[in-house]
Amino acid sequence: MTDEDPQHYDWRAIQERWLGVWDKLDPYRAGGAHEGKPKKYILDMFPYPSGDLHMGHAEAFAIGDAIARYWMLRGHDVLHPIGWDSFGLPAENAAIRRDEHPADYTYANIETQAQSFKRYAVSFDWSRRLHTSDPGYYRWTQWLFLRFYERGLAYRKASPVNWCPVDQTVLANEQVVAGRCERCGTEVTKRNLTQWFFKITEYADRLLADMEPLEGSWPARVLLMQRNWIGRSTGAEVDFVVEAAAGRPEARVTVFTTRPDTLYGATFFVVAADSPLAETLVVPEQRAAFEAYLQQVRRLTDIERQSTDREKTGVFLGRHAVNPVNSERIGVWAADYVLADYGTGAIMAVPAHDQRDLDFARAFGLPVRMVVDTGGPDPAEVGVATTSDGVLVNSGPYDGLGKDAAIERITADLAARGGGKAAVNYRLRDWLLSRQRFWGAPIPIVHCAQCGEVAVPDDELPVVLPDLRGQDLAPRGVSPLASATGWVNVTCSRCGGPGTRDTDTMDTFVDSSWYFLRYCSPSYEGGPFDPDAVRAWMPVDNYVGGVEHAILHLLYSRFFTKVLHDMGMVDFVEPFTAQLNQGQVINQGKSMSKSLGNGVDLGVELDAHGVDAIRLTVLFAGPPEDDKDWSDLSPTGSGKFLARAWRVWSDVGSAGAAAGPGDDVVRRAVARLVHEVTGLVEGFRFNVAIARLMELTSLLRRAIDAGPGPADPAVREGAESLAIMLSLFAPYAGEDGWALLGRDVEGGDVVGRATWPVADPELLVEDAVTCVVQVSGKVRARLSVPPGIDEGALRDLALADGAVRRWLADREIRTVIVRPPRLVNIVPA
RNA sequence: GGGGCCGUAGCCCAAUGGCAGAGGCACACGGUUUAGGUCCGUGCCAGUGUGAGUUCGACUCUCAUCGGCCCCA
Repeated sequence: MTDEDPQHYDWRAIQERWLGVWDKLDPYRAGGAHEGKPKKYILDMFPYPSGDLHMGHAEAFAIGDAIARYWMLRGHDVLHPIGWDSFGLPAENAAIRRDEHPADYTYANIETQAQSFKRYAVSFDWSRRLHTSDPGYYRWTQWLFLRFYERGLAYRKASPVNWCPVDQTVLANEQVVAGRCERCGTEVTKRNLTQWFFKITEYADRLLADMEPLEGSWPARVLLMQRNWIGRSTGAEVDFVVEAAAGRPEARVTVFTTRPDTLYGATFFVVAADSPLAETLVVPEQRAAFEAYLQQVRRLTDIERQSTDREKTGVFLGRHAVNPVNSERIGVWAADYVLADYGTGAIMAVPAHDQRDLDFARAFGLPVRMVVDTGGPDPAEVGVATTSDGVLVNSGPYDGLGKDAAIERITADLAARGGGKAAVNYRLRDWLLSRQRFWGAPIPIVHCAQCGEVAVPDDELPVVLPDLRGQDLAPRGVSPLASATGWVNVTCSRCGGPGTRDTDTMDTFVDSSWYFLRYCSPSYEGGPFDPDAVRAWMPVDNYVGGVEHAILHLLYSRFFTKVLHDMGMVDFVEPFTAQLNQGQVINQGKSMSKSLGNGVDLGVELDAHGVDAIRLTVLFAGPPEDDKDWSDLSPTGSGKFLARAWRVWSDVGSAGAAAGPGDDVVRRAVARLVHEVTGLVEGFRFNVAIARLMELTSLLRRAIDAGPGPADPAVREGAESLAIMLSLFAPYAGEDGWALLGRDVEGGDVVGRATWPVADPELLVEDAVTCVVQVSGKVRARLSVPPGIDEGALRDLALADGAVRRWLADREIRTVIVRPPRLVNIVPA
C-alpha cells in the first residue's frame, strides 16, 4: 500500500482537500426568513476558551453536529451557531501570571479553538460567531441588567455570602460544591458583604411549574436536579414571641416548619449563630460566650456545619420564646447547625421528630417530648428521632389526629388566631451575581452621594472595562476596577455631582443566560436581539451539553427567559424545548486529569486517526448520555470501517452506472437500513445507527464482490445513501464518497446539502416472515408465512406443523397465544 | 439518611413483554501478501448481578437484595 494507490483511503489528503473546499463554499449558513422551510435551532453549549478543544468537546460537538446535519439533509432551515463564553477567571489569572491583558489569552485561545472546530468539520454558521467579552455583546448584558434593575429584580443587600479566599471573590450558592469553590477547590468561608442579587426566588414557582411540559424531552435527571435545587416545601410559618429580658425588648420571630403538627413537641428554639437575629437577641450576660462561639462558627464551612456526625455545639442566648399553641416558654439558643441564609435563620426545635434537634437536645440536656406516636421506640430513650406518620399525643386538643389532619388543623387554627399561616418555603436563594474580579461585564451603576444608586443611561452603554493588565489584576479582596481611578470617578448623570462607578463585575453566568437569543441576530444594534429573528428561531429545538450545567446555567437561562417574557420581549417561557446531555469521556475508569496523568490529547488523536475516525469512535462508543472510557474504544477500528466504506464508493464510482432496474434484494435491504438509521438518528441513538451503517457497508461489499456487481443501480443508490448518512458522523469521508460517486462537490454539490434518503414503504414490506412457534414458551418450530397472515390462519398453520404436533404429543391444549405474523405460543394443559 | 440511574459474552454495546446478539474491540484459524500490516472469510464466547413475584411468555414490569455512579441532606 502506498499513498499513490488509488484504492487507498487516504484520510489526510481527504481532510485537506474538503476542508479547503468547505472554507470556500461556506455551505452551512442559516437562512433568515425560512423561505417556507421548517426551522431547527440546534445549539451546543458554547465553550469557555481555555486552551484548545479537548475530548469532552469532541463528543459534545459530534453529537450536536450529527443532529444539525441530519435536519439540514431533511430540508430544514437549520441554525447551528458557535460562540465563546469568553469572560471569566482563568483568563484573569493567566493575565496576572503572564503580565498581560486577559483579552490576549482569551482571544488567542478562541482563535485556536475556532481553527480546531473548522478542522473538526462542525457545520457551524460561522457568520453568527459571538464572544461574550466583546463590548458589542456585553453592552447588551448590561442593558439587560438595567431592565432587571428597573423591575426590582436586581438589587443590593448585605448578607452572609460565600467567599473564596483564593479567588478573593464571592460565589453564588450554585458555585459552591460540597463546601468548596467550584473553580479552585478551596474551602469556602462566609463573609457579611453588600452584594448584587437577582431575585430569582420570585420565579421559583414558575421555574418549577414550567418544567412539566419539558417532561420527556429533557433528561429526567436534569429535571429532578432542578426540582431538588428549587426545593419547594410546604408547611407553615409560625410566630414566636421572644420575651423581653435584661433590658432587651420583646421580639417577634417567625420560623418556617414543614411539621406544624409537631408544635407541641417544640422544647427549645434555635437561631443561626451568624445571623443578625442572634446578635440582637443575645442578653449582655451571655454576650462574651456568644462572641467566642461565633468566632468558632465563622471558621467552619457549611458542609462541616451540617455534618450529622459532628458533635452539636451552641450557646444559650439568655432569652425565652413563647410557643403560640400552648404558651410554653422555651429557651433560645444559638447554634451552627441552623444556617443564617436558610429560611428565616431560626427554627423551632422538635427533638423527638428531628434528628438534628435530638442530637442537640442530648448534647445540652434539653427535654425531649414525643408528640407523634409512630409505634416506634421513644426517641428520648433510644436517641433516634421519628419522622413517619402516627397519632398525635401530648398535643392538647389535637391528640388522636393523624399527621396530615393535624398539619391542616393546627395551621388553620394558628392562622385564625394570627399566630402563623400556611406557607411555602424554597431552598432556592436569590442569585448572587456580583464578583470582585476584573474580567467580566461591569455593573452599569453609578453611586452618587446625592442620588444614591443611579443607573447608567442606555445611550452610555457599554460601560467598557478600563485597560488593566498584569499585576493590576492581582486579587486583593476588592475589585481591581476600584484602583482604576480615572474610570471609577464620574459625574452623576442625574445631578451632575461627583459619583463613582460600581466596581464589581457580573458573574459570567449572566453572560451565558441569554447568548442563545443573541445568535438569532448577532449584530443587531437596536437591542439585545431582533424580536423578529427570535420569533423565527427560538426556542432552541435541541440543546446539547454536559450534565454539569444541569442546575446553574440551565436554571439561570430559564429565569432570564421568563423575565424577558414578562417584559414582553419574547413570546415563549422556556428557552430549550429539548435537551440532550452527553456523558463524560473518561480514561481507565477515571476522569482525565493532569494529576492522574491519564489525559488523552484530542489533537494527538486527531493527528493519528483523523477527524472522522475520532468522531465516529466517540459516537459509536455507546448512547450519548453514557460515560465513555477511552481505553475501551478503538479509533483504529473506526478507521477500518471508514476505509471499507471508502472502497465501496471507490469501486462503485469507477464502475460507472449500468442500465436497468437494479437488484431487488439489494434495494430492499438498503431500504430497510435507511429506514432504521432514520429512526435511530431521530432518537439520538447514534451508536446503533452507526452499527446499521456498518451493516450497510458489508451488504454493499458483498453485492459488489458476489452479487449484482458495482455497476448495478441498486448498489449505486445504496452507496449514495451510505455517503449521505455517514456524512452525519464522518463528514470528510462522506464528502469524498459523494465525489467518488461522481458529484461535483467543488461546484457546490456538497453532501451536507444533499437530500436524506427516504425508504419507499413498499420496499419495506417483506414477502415472507419467519414465525416462531412455541410450545410452553419454548421455540419448537419455525414457519415461513406471509406478513399479512390473519390470526386464525396462523393458528391453524402452527397446530398443523409436524414438529409442533410431536411436542404436543396428544396433550390437550389449554391456550394458544397468536401474535401474527411473528409468534404463536401453544400451552398444553 | 432520602431520591434517582445503571448491572447482558474477555471488553464496549444491541434486543415495541415474544427466537438473548445487530454492530464493534480483543482473540484464534483459513485465504490474500516476499514478510508484517492491510484486506476477504470463518470461528470463539453470555442465559441477562442475586432471589422472589406478575404473565402463556420477563433482559424488559413489581418487590427485595448485592455492587457501581449521580443528586439532595
